[in-house]
Amino acid sequence: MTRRTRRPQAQPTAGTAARGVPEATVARLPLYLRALAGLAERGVATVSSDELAESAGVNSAKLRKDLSHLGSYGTRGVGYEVEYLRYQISREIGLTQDWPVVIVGIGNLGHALANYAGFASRGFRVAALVDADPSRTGEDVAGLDVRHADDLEQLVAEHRIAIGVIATPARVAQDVCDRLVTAGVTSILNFAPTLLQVPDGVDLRTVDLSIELQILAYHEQRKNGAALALTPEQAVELAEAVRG
Amino acid sequence: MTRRTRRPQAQPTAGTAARGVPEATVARLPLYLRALAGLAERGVATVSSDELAESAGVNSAKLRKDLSHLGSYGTRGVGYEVEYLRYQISREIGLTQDWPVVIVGIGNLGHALANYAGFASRGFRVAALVDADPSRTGEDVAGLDVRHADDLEQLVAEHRIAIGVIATPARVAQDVCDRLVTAGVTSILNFAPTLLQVPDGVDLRTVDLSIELQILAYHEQRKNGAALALTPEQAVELAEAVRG
DNA sequence: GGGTGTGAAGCTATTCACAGCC
DNA sequence: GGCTGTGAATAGCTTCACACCC
Repeated sequence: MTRRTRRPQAQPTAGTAARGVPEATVARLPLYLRALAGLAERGVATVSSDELAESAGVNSAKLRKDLSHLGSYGTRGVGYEVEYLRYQISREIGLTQDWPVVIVGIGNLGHALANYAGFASRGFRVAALVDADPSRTGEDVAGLDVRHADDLEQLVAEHRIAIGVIATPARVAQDVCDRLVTAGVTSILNFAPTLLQVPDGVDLRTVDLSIELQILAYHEQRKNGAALALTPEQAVELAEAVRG
Repeated sequence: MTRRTRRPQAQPTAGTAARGVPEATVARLPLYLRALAGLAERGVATVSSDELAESAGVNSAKLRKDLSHLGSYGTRGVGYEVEYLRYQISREIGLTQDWPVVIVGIGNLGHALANYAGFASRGFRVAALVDADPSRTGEDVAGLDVRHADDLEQLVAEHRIAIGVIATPARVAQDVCDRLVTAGVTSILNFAPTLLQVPDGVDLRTVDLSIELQILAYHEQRKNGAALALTPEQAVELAEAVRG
């Protein structure tokens, strides 16, 4: 989904360990962070890879391999220090810095995103809200003035915004995307159910809510479909197996 | 993220071609469907794998391989008939049937989901809305009465709901999840940023909005970080490469 | 000629299993 | 003794390239 930024054969970046954390690992780091936050809250000071993996919902081999890409932050025979590992992962992801974000499109979803506590708690700061509907501008949402879409470029520059969130109808999403890119935004999270084109150097992730449901429906259908295609005896057997 | 349902060595399901479409393929079928819908709307009757792949944002080899898992729906030397392929994929995913859905938690996000047009247009019917806050029950959202959480089991049974959507705070998500499962729901789409436990036979997908942002932040940081670690000359070179 | 369907090759990710260190 | 970190083995996914059919 992410249009991978093409790069010249990456300068062997000096300094800390191997650059080049696998994409699959990057996608799981936030999971580990969430698990570590939970452990920290419960006052746990040290975890083994088994325990942490369980809290994160992955197996421990995968966890250890993932962490090994970041460096050697554990102690053999002991495990990982919760706060230390938490900091290291945060730093790796970049959450130790401030990320001002603009949300474009303040409909129901934009509202939800603007109020989403999970953003603020992870270094993401909703710095600006923008909507094309003049009747919406000036409205107070999550403690911010909704600004008119015309101000987009100015807001991006003013707040040094690098990340834009598109929560508009699909129809205008490409337009908004182009304007964000032109304004200097280099990472875009898109919730409009449409394919967006971005130039190299701009990262794009699209979350299509209906796609997630469709994937569930596929598996759901197979559960039922399988059952219907079976003899009653087989159906009972399957039901028992499924029930575990 | 999906807890894979463990099954007895799957009865070699009689009838149509090989069961067992790879998970990666399943996740892309909705993309093809979306692309085909766009083409159909523009009156296109036939597409080649090259054209369809472009509309869906994948390469054509992948598209052809994906489609080959469903059957042989194209014509050599010609391409695919848009409406026919669209129907076949819809059927494969299960969108030709009705999927009543319950949404639990009618905050900002629940509101957004209840009103999301992308659901209805794909066979998903929001059949019930549920919230634990008594002051919310009775409220009209998207043409439905919000019902109290106490009615959850009854609503699931009444509407034969197989898919539940959790849009509650993380704190209560496991509770809601357990109740959905007990009530008979076998597919769950979770928007609460927490790890949920479900028994075998229940499919779970979790969408964590902040995780998507974190992944973007990681890459964003590397763009800047790399630039900062370089000499000015290298930075210029990198900037040019990035710009393409 | 043109474009699908598909074996084979290549690549990425996951899992295994154990050496090495505490 | 216990648990991390990691090579080696395996599994899964993507891409190539072309036989085959329209």
